Amino acid sequence: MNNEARAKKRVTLADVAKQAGVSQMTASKVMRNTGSISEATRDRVTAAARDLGYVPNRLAGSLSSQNSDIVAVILPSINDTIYGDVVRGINEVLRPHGYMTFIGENQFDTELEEDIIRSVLSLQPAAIILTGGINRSEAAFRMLKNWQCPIVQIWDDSKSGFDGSVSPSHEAGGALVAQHFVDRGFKAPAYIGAELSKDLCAARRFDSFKSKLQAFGVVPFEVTDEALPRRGETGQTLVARLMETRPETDAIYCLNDAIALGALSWLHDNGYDVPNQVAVAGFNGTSLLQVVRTRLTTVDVNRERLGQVAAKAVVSLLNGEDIAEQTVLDTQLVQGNTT
Amino acid sequence: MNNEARAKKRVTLADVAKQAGVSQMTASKVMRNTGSISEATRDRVTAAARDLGYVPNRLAGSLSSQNSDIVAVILPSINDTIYGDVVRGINEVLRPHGYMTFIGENQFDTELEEDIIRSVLSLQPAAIILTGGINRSEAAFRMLKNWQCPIVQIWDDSKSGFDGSVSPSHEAGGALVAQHFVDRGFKAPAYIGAELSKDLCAARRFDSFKSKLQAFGVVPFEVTDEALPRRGETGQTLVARLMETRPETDAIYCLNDAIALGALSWLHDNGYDVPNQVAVAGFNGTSLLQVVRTRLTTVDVNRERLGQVAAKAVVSLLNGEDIAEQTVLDTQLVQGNTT
DNA sequence: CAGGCTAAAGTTATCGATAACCTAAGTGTT
DNA sequence: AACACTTAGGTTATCGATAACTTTAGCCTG
Repeated sequence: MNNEARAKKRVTLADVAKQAGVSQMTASKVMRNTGSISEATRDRVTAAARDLGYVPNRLAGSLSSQNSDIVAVILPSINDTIYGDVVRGINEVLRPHGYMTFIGENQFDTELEEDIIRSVLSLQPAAIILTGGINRSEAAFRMLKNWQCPIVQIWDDSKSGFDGSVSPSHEAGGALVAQHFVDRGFKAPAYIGAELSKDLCAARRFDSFKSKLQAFGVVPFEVTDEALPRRGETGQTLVARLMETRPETDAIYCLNDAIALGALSWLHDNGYDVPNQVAVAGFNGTSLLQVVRTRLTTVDVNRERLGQVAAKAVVSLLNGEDIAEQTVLDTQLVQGNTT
Repeated sequence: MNNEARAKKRVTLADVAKQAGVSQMTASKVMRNTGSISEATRDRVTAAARDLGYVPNRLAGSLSSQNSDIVAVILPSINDTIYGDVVRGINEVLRPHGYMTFIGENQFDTELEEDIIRSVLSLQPAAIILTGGINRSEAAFRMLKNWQCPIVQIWDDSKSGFDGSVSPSHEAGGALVAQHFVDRGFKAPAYIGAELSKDLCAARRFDSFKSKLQAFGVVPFEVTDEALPRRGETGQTLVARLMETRPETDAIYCLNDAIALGALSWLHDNGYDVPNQVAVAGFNGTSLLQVVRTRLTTVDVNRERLGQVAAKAVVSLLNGEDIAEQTVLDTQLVQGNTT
């Protein structure tokens, strides 16, 4: 073997062992801090590992030991700020326990999710945290159910069928806004949303909003569009349609905060007085909203805590402890200056 | 082996092969679409795989074939909206090529980054995309340099020492704002920022801003704080300090858009007229800003494109093609209604 | 000082898949 | 009919680490 070939080869445990003058197994024990090893040997091995720049090959390690420290997290989109907070919460809890998080995005797409799940399972994760409220394929569900690892579903508060579930109550979310609209005496409320057939949790909030209003004898007007993305610009489009079709609208509940912001900007640009002429409410409590001078009325979900609770559930399950099958986190209406 | 034990065991390629009545190698070839396989055999194997719910074990596969389809992406924080866009861009390009992205967060922390890098390398990724502009430890740098896989650095436009680099020009970013301030005739410009010792790119923008102004004989006032986080709330705190210390300030350049938004909200709450009394500019072109009624003047970076370009570079490298050592993406000043 | 015990190491088989090579049967060519 | 070639499939060794077990030497105890 010439120098060039040797240079290309990665340093393995065998190299470390040879350099330290011990068996591979001893080196392995030193790296993992198990077994009984004399201090002198331990030092020789760690020194050798450092000298050679040894980085363990976890593929081999996990394959052999049949356990992994990867926790897979499957989200609709990392781009959505709400999940950023969730992931932060998850990491805060998981990292100190030595787990790494692997994130997959499903873009609310059924087929893509099945694909992602297959990819993620193929990495043999220790546990899985997955976002619900998506149309999951039967095949994907079965694959997960048959997989022998802890699975916790988040965000979705309907019964999950997995080991645990951590979420806000979407029903409460919708109802809170309905109640608020009634309390403030709005007569012609409306709802705007997009892709409701994909985002089942948003659909649940909407349903709850509707039925709560109906209990007060009010039927909200609705403008939804399955083809538009769940982004701020869509809020502008939808609210434009809404106000054109039904100018007397005096309160608008929006699918989420991003859409609410879009709606607000359109209303402002078109000379509407918010909240005196039209009120606006959203869902999520996105952090940016706390510093922008328009303080959107919204239903606040503590997303970081949601991540923490889910991660703690995972850790408990991995330690063989029992967990609550379902945890529903508090949600509360935060009144800003838009209603 | 009783039923219970069998139920716990995961389905392996050997099981699929047995069920299909072929050798393991043949089954493997079918799963990977290589080798020459008769249609009949192919069908039997795929049917068996489907029936048994076979999910390949990629740890074993990668270990054996010595290649992986994981591309590791190391970011300061997923929570920061700017990286969400970058990741989206990366995924858009990488997924069609069959690569999965693995995201690690370093929180701008030197030691944590070293840890994360070690963890990530231990998964034997096919390639690495890492964010620069952080104080990287010598050990981490060496580990990466010695690793035999394509590495592309993003966000940081200083020379990286890796295979490629894709970034905006931070120097241009700072200079653009300085020029803009001069053009608009501001006499008492200031800068606010936090954690500049950690975020080296922000520091570079600031330096460039300063020296460009100095070329016009203006010395900006500065309020920075190493202890505060790079968030919106910090913008409020810093601008409060700034206006108290130097009330005649007529233009403020902020470390990023989040801090700029915080500054804006404080200024508004405290009765300042933006932009007539004080102007505000940021850096990034965060998407939310496009729909909020305050349109922040900012330097726009196409983050999704940045991700795409970096991912394309990775794909090229993985295909053995050469790439440009450094790609500097266009940045431009987008004037909103705050300056 | 034999038997039992512990500490510190080493041996062997294995995880699940694949690279590299090999075999056997069928095809075509001259 | 003999040879080269292709097609479909199988055999064997290996990736890097670890579980489970074994060995060896030193030590204590009665």
